[in-house]
Amino acid sequence: MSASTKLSTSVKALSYLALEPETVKNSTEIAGSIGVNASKLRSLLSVLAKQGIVETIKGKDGGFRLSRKCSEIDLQEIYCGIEDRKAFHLDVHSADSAEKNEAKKINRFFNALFSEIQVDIENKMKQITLQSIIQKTQ
Amino acid sequence: MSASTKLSTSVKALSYLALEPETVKNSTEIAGSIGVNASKLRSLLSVLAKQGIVETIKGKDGGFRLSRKCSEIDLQEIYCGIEDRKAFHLDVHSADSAEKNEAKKINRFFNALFSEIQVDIENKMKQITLQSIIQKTQ
DNA sequence: TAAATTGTTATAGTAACAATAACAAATAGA
DNA sequence: TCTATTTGTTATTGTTACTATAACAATTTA
Repeated sequence: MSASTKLSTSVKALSYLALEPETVKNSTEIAGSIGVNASKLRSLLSVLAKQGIVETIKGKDGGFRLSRKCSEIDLQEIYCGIEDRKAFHLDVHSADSAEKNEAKKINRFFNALFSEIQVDIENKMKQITLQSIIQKTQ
Repeated sequence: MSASTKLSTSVKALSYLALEPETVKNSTEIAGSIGVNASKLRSLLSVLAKQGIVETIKGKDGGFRLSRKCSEIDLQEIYCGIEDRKAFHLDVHSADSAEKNEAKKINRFFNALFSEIQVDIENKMKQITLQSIIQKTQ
């Protein structure tokens, strides 16, 4: 699952939970409502649980629910939780010891540039709350 | 080869050509100097040739050379040439007709957001010339 | 104790990627 | 004209990554 698909799937799941914030929904129901595999969705939601975005209830009648108001959940923390790699993959040619010094400097240049882009993207995502997405898409 | 690796490899090759802008260098020499496969490099440079960034000379004593001054070559055109996909892959969950209307709206939201990010990235790259990279890394 | 649910691992099939080789087309120069 | 060389593109082969799902231990409620 690509970074962007994970992100949109997560937002769909969280939006579904936001419909009835008090009610616990299990992975089968949520997955059915957004058309993804329940097992895959559980692994996404388990990460969001560690981030403190959703609450997990195990066992009979268990499931998930939002642990915060949707105005207090932003895209950046969702994105950073579910995606270990960064948006703009920083895999410039690996620091091959045979590489010339100038090539290494170019690698460093791109690592710095990509980090800068990454920060820009995360700042942009930080401005976007789950609530604002729901308002725009309801 | 990932987008970012293609980009840094291209810049390394162009920087190498910029050392002696008048001299034609063949793919074996360029590839050797930056530690990549000559065949792979040729396919990168052939795209840059179509973009009008390098000039190609086929046959005996052929090779490549810059077709413009390095102050007139920017990262955005290199990036857009070599990479058909965009930096922030826009593969939100494919428009499954079974998807609920709300899910589709969320897909549209993310497509718009990712396009916006893409424009930001390209604007940033447009500011960066090959010359400025060479100055910083020499 | 039984039923249900998460969280994680395993599995198997498919697709993508990497690195290289191969070769037709083109060209320069003898 | 012939030969050597070089690009541009396709093919190949092995490997890695991904996808979608199943399975099941651990946990929890009643």
